[in-house]
Amino acid sequence: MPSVSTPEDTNTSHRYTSALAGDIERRWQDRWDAEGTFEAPNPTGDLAGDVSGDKYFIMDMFPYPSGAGLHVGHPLGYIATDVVGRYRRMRGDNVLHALGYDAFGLPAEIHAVQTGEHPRTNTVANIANMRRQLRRLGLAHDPRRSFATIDPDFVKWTQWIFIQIFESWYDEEKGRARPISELRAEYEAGLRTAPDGAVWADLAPLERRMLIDSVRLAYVDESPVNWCPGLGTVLANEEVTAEGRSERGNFPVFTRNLRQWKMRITAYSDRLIDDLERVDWPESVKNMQRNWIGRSHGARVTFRVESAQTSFDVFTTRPDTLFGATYAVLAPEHELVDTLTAEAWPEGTPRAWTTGLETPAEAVAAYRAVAAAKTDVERQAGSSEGGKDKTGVFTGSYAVNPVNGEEIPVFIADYVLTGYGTGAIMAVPGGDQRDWEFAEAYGLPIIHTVEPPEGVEGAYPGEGPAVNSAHVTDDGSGLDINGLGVDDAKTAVITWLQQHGAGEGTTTYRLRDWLFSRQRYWGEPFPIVYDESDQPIAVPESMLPVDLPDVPDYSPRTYEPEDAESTPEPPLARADDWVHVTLDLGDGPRSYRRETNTMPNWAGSSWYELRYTDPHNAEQMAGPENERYWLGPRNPGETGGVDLYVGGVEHAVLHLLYARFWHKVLFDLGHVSGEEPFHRLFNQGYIQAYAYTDERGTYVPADEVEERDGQFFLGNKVVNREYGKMGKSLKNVVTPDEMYDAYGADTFRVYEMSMGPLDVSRPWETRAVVGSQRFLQRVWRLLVDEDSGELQVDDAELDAATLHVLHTTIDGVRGDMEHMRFNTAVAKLIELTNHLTKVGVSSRAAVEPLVLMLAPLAPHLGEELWSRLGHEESLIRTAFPVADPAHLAASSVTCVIQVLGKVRGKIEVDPSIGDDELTALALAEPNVVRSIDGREVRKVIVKAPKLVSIVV
RNA sequence: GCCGAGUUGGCGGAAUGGUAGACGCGACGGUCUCAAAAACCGUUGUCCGAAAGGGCGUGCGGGUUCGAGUCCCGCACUCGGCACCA
Repeated sequence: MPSVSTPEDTNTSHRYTSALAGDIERRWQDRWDAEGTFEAPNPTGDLAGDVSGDKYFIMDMFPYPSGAGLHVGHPLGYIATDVVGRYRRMRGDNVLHALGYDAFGLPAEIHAVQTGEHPRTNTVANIANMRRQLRRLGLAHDPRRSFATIDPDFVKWTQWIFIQIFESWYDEEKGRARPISELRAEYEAGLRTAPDGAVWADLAPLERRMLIDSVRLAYVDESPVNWCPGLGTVLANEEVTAEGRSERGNFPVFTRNLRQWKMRITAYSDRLIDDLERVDWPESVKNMQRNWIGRSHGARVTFRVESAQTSFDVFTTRPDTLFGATYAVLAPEHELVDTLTAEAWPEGTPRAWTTGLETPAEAVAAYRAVAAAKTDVERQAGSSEGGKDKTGVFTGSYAVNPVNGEEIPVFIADYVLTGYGTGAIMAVPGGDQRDWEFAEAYGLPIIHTVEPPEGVEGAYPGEGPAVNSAHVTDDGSGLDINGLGVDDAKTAVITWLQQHGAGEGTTTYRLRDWLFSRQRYWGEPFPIVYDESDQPIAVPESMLPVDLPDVPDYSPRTYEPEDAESTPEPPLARADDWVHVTLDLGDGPRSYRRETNTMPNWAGSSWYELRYTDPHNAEQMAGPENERYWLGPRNPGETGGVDLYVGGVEHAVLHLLYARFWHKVLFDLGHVSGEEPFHRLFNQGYIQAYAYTDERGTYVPADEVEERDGQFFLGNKVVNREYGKMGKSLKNVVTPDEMYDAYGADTFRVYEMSMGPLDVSRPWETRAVVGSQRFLQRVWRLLVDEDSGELQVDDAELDAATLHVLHTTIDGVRGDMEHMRFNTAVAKLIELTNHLTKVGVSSRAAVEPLVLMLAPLAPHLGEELWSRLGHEESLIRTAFPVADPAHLAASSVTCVIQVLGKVRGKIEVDPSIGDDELTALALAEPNVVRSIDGREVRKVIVKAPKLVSIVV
């Protein structure tokens, strides 16, 4: 493809070239800045102003300021939200639209490690560069509301929110978070006893603290976490791929027991799922979140093991199949495995169950050793597809199936996972594929408890009447569910279990608590210190923000990516002077030790929507009146939240889940007025690009590749085409700066908006951009004489045809704007422009609406033409044109005549034509007569005035 | 395996159950020019035909309907998410 170029040598000196566009664009950008055109007033505070009209809060997923700069894909969403914002202003709304920077993160830290330069220096420089690139796009942002998450007064409130979360607990009874102070008060008043029955008054001070600490929404806990030696930090579940690698960097991740900070997001599982019904989000994202939280309803069933005088609970979603449970399986790591391991193999134990070893203890130990040596990925490997090689070993114990008293063998097997449900299952080979495979391998009985349909072999997990599911006892306490459907059978079994103390209905979740600490330098420090008892204490608000110390070395200790045995070591731990502090926390100066982990870079993005509403507030994260105005629910029962949030789908379960969680905690604690941060979410697609490799597989510069006869050449060498991301290493990056230079920002904006629907990904094609430039040039030419530069607009009245085209365009473009169908809006504006050009109309009555409709898409050109039309004020608050219904009806319409569903003729008719008259005209049309060919007309369907369908 | 989205000219894409392919790119032809570029005008799904007109066409196979890209049933493929989750 040829490199970007545009003709600058023209015969006419006032043509809309990229140079002229550039002049116009820079001039208007300066004027907008100088006049504060896009400043959005607040109800109160330093940004207070007139807040008449509806409010409309638009947000983009804010960017990480990468040093690589922008490519043409990055601004797609920003342009779209800008068009929406400009359109809403023309509708009279008070529009809040600003852009901040998500500026903590790994690349700056890596850069710092490599160069020794403080990450802040590099980050600030990157932000400046990005601001410059984006300013040139002409985005209608309120510059007063921009911030970066690394700004000390932003960090202060991030830390403040952390403290609110730390200082609260989840009251299951009330279904909301409450301050720890209230819990402590209830304990002190004797209104509450500890879960283990302990009485507050009897507890030692440290015991009291540990009791409280154990229920905090932000807590320190030793548990299995994702340790990524290659990154030198632990990661949240959401940051680990299904393949067990880090989402960032693709390094291996290992499970390690480590003491780390977590957030009790699981307390909100139900609300996070249920409230998805109340927001206007893409169904796909809602589904991903539901999937990730993974709520499943079922039952907990208790199985007695008489020989060991104990019992274990299993979780099942299919209590109706309990009669088909022919064995039970514990995860190898289950805490009862040792207890359940028998002294000796029972009489007649099959050899396959013992792995040939002398005692259950040996067999169990051997199996556990093998399982422990495998990574999670290895344990799953080879099992999912076709589900072969299920392995396990018999514990030597039997458990009692509560519904029928049958003794069933208890196995351990690594196809049962520790982290889900109770870590133990009842195995129903008749209804579960995995259990079926295990039963086949170990010769265990198989009982179908749901009648499988004719011809179904193997495990049958579907609907059907229960069979083999009855146990009749003399005293009438037995259970009989034969014949019941799955749902009724479930209910019946759960009721029976509850009555007999053998289980209950329950719900489990896949979601785990959010691992919140990272062993990095470039993140928010925790506002936490430890005293001599090693329990965490929140730093008082007056001491916020806790700043990062300067350190000689920014890197965490990193390791070989495969070094699973390594241990995380945060860089802040090396800043001795910072770690050890003397503070007065109310009982005189004492020594404390600071928390040396930092927050993940999701912290800032979990609440930044709030800061846009009141960005300079020094007293609060956001003043309540401003927060409520922009984010509060407008009607009772609504969730509130940003009116339109646009960004990529990659944050479906990361940022969007975390932000919802924080917002709900803040709502519970009374700090925000709405239950959801983002009312409407829109996922824009990606702009992708072709990349080319030569015969060695090396990427070659995409802009030097030419297409000939369906093949791609670099010079005279054939190269291979790939399709995917735009990136430096792929040598296919096209930058906005190149587009500004070659076409101007308005052309670039119009092209991006006209490429296709906003939510669909599509390939970038530089050579097609010229089409948008030609369009803007035609608009320019309608109003401006290219030779003289003079305005050439008259006040002539519009002819009927032009009025019709104009008003259908207005009507259509308005609808398209409302629904963010910018591609079709542009197409309609092109059609109007082409019509005006063709009929030679440059009347003010036509071109003024055209300019106004074009302005959200090509704002600089819009302003320039509007100003040349004699208007002194910016058009930003000029009303968007409204169609006159009188001109929407055409003076004549084309009526299509179908014979047997095929189009056989077209006639021009009056729009008000009656059915009878139209039928007569249709039946007289020569080609229609020929098609009917003398056959009997059996039926005529008339949809006047557009269609007549004749059945013969 | 489960869940979700999708499949329309050479390309990006349009189409409240009613003229499939709007608009744009590219290609072809023309105007202007010594020439070229730019700009402008025209043609452009495909096959048959001199034309009029006709056949075939929205991943594949069925169905509903006067009429299906659109609705229903089944299938294939592509992309995304989840996955030994009980």
